[in-house]
Amino acid sequence: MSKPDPKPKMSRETLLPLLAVHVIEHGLGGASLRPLAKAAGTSDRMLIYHFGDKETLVRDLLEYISNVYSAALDMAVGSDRPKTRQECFARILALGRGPQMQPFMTLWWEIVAGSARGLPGYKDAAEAMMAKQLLWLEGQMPEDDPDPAGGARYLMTLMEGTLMLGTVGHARMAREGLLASGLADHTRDD
Amino acid sequence: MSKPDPKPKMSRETLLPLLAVHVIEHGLGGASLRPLAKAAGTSDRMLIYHFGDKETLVRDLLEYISNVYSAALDMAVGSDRPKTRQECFARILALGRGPQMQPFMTLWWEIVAGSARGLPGYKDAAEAMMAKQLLWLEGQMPEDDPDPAGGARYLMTLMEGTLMLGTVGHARMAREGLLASGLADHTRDD
DNA sequence: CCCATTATGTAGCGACTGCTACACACGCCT
DNA sequence: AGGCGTGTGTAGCAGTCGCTACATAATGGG
Repeated sequence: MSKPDPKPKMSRETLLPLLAVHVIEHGLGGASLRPLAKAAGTSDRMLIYHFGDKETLVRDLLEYISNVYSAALDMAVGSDRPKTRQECFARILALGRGPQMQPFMTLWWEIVAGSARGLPGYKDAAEAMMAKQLLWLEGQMPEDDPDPAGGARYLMTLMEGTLMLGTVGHARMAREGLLASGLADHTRDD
Repeated sequence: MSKPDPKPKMSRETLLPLLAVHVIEHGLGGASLRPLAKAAGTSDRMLIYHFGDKETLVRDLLEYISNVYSAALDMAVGSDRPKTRQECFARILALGRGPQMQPFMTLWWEIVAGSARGLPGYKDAAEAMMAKQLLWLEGQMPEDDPDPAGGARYLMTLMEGTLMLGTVGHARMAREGLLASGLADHTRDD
């Protein structure tokens, strides 16, 4: 007989990744203790035991997810730098629209909404993720760009607007706006 | 003795505005029937009676709010057209950042999040509101603009990105990006 | 006037919420 | 060996969720 699970003694650290995959799939707002616990192979009882209460669980989870996001960005640095801002913009846009990124984007808008509502922990996570992404984008700007810092901020703003319009079903509108901006977007996905 | 409330016989139409103010204040995600009913001066029992179930209530409510938003935009058309894209952009940005607009923006991000999650009714409302706002912005573009349609889409994208960065605490980053874009933003509020 | 439709109040259902009380099994230190 | 802190399971609490059954008022048409 196989004995695959000899109770491997869980902790905050071993729990967080399991909780994160459930949250990325099913969202954060409607997440309640018992489904979360089942996804992590425990009970609601133990989640409260490890985290104290749900609020700190959510806070820790958001912080963890934010760190995972940072690590994922570090993985995604291309060895070659893009030649133009257009190319740079196309890359980050493709990154945010990749199919494997979709569940995370869904969670991202929930984080933005929670941040706007002032829910505890949300704004910190959102700030950290945006800061990290800005840093990453600065490193991805063309080498000969006259203003890499300002340019990165400009591209970030434009990208977030583009992604948002995409999620509410106005990808076409965003694409036509980018055409008018000079940062043409030669992809099509709406 | 005063008899202020002689039971004025409610209906979907009289209920919706009352529900809307509660939702704009307290959000849509955590809204449950009993608080909603109390805000509208009824009981959960009657909300179900009038709307059938909660899902259609939310759907109708979102549609109503979207219409209110359209009407508010119609009210906000200035008699004079801006001279430049910069001026135009500054106007719509000021509109979205006005203090009386804040509760609505908070709700807006919830709608975006629900739209991304595929919640019933959310995407329709978001699409309608964005379409309306685009139409409104097209009418506000400078008369001599070489490409009013494309320019409006571009400004929309940029504005939504700017507003989002603002709500997650990166208004400074958005402002510096706008400076680099040429569409300078001479306000300061972060 | 009577009756049928419409509108409303009361009470409650079963499911779920975050959280806790209690018991109990471990491994470690003296 | 004996205690003792750490981890875990079971059971349950009070509260909320969306929704419904049942009874009752109001109202208007024949």
